[in-house]
Amino acid sequence: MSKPSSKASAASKLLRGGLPSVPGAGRRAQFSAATKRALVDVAERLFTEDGYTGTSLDAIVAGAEVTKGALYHHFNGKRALFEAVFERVEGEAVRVIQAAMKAHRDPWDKAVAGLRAFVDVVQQPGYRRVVVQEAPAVLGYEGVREQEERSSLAVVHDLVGQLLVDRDRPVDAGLVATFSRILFGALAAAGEVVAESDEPTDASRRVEIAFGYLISGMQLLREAGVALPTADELAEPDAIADENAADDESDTRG
Amino acid sequence: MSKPSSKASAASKLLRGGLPSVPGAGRRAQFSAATKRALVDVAERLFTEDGYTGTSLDAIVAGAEVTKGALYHHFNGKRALFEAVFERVEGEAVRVIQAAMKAHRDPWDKAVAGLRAFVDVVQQPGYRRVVVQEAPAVLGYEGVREQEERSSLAVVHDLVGQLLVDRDRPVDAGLVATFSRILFGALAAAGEVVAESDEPTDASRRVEIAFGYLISGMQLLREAGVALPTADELAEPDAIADENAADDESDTRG
DNA sequence: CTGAGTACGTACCGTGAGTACGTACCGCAG
DNA sequence: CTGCGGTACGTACTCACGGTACGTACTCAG
Repeated sequence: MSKPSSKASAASKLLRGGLPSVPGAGRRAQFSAATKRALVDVAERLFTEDGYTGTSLDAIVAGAEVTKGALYHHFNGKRALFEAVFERVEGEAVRVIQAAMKAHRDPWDKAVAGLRAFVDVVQQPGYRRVVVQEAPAVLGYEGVREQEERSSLAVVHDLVGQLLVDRDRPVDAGLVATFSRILFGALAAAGEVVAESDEPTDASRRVEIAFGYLISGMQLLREAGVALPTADELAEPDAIADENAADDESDTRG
Repeated sequence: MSKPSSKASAASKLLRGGLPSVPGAGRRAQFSAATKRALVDVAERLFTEDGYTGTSLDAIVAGAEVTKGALYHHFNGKRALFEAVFERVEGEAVRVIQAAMKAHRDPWDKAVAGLRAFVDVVQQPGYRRVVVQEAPAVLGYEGVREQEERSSLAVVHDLVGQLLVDRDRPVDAGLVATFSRILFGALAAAGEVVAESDEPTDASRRVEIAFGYLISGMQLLREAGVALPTADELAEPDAIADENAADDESDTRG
């Protein structure tokens, strides 16, 4: 605790931080990072192929050509290794999606581009297996949410905020968050549909049409002057009755 | 295979089936069913509390006051036991939801009632943990889908079919299926939002408003004459361009 | 009453996650 | 260059847990 070891580690950090222009600085650290990367690489492959419980640490360390000693030196255990894989896969997915959205400036165009990119991403076996299928059971729903909240869900949240926000109408923030999560779930399901389909092209078109239908409806509502309630309106029950009026109209129709 | 044992089991089945008015018939079989139920009961509790890998078979058999011999007599293994728990939880959920929808006849009212019931169901820890969180990793995404396809997803599918179908307009069946899956994913996410929230009442209202917004948009589209493409229209690219026209309008707006 | 079959109980094995400890190597003070 | 502290591993072991093989008591038809 009170040992000067902390001083030494701080010195090494300063060294690496202070000499970024010398790539040869810290050969030791570079080798270390290489084995760590190798472990994550192999783990990502095996977790994707055989799932979490389906892959043994022995298989991972064998693939990375190291031993369990190395693994437990870099990670606290199997969960931690999986988490590292998860973060990598998730991060890469967000990068791809954001890149696809960057090409557009109109929020609705961004939405469509993001939708397509997301559907593509979910088709990748790594994302499907690690993030969608295994992560909830391994890291728990809470842990997955925390990660997604500052990555893929954040992207959706920003987008939904841009879509729903009205100039002089501060839509309830909680409602925007709820909408984002719902849309996120819808997106994940859409991706699953495409990923499972034996004809991804047709499936993608169906997905885009379905989302286009939903989005068109939202646009129509907006043009018709039907807006989501603000935080103030949410507090008073009148706002909800007002909102439900749209539903009740259909009763007279059928 | 060719042994007369099959004859005996058939006889016992005939016995139980032919004498339903005598509850004492087959005391042996009744005890057997009781222990099986006890195993599923305890397993459901422990799986819900500690997850799949978090609960050992020893804990389950201890809770049911039997031994592993009994467990492996009734189930092929841990997975099979989990599957039995899964089917029970899922079946119960469907029962509740269908009961809630039965009270209404208008499809839109049914939708709202089903939505509320589903949101309630997903709040239950058993459904959350077993069906939503653990099942994909344990049974695989395929297995879960097969189960849901003939239970909760089927309910949504029927409902969506009623909502989207036009009198003389046979909307593409694949599109209805896609829509159902997307909505199902949205519902699951909505349930999660409510389940995680520390103020479920407010969260439920937000969820209902969000879905109400989406549904209202769909109703408006329908009233405006915008319909989903039929199977024929889906085949020719013109139909898609026609459908996307609704999106492109917004480009001129912003 | 008796043999066959069921419904368990008991004892054991293999696998795999995690741990304790040894060690070789690097980088630095002297 | 030379000990020396610390890092980056390797090795050997433990223990929990899923699964299996086999023994046994009880039941029930004939």
